[in-house]
Amino acid sequence: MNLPKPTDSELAILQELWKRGPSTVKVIHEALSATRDIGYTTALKLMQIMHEKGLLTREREGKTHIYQPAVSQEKIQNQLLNKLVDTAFQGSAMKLIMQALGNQNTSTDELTQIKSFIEKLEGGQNE
Amino acid sequence: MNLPKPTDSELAILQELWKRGPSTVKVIHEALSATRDIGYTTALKLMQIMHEKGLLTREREGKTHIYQPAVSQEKIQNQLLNKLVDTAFQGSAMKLIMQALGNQNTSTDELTQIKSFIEKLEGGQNE
DNA sequence: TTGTAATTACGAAATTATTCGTATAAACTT
DNA sequence: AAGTTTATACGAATAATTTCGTAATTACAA
Repeated sequence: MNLPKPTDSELAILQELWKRGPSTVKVIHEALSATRDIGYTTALKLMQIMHEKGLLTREREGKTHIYQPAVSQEKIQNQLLNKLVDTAFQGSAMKLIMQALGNQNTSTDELTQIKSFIEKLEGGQNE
Repeated sequence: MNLPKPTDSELAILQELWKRGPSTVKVIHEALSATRDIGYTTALKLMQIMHEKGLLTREREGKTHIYQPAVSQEKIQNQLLNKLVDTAFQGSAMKLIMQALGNQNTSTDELTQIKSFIEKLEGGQNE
């Protein structure tokens, strides 16, 4: 039972749900409308498909459905990261990290945070 | 004139070309066949489309074409990284990096390399 | 030059993703 | 209860991607 990979549109919906918590189609449709043109029934259909696929759970509340992600944000992020590492970075997470560090102009502050995170990781491995 | 985003199949072909240098359809088809079932004309068609899109250049050599990437691996990697940062990590490269560090079990050696890379970056910014 | 093998070009089928229109159902209002 | 509003369900159109079959072209060999 492996989690289905969300498409781009599906990921956008998951993002809204992770951010807002359990929501109706109406709310998600409004949120998506802020950034792109999308019909109500399109959003509805997408969410129905995601429910079928097991990406969302839902619960009836009167006449409407309340939807929720069935998978954690972290799991999906990892799934997408793994895929990118495999398909674009020859399976090397380090290459990806270096590239991200080099080109995403990370602030000095963030660099420091990352460094201390690495030190924590190193600590864990040495004991 | 922004570089077209390669599809998954197209990315697989670009990978082979980056790795092997200028190649014929025949060679790429054989390479792809190692990992998945794909017909010769499918590979050919994909490469023709990529040529139209401007992802590949080609040059006639007798009766065959020799194909080459028209874009650098780094540029495409960055394009894909940016997209992932935007769609899955709320635009935060740091989040992506932390997640990659945490879950891709990077070796102690690699962690050290990354740390010294960060120090180099910090050095550059402080002066 | 005729035949054969290798390659390309092209069109179209198959698949997957996205979109929306229309019909149906549920809840509320009068 | 009848009408109105809001939501869902469903089917089908459109678009994007992947696939491959067939025909045309090229080079080479007999």
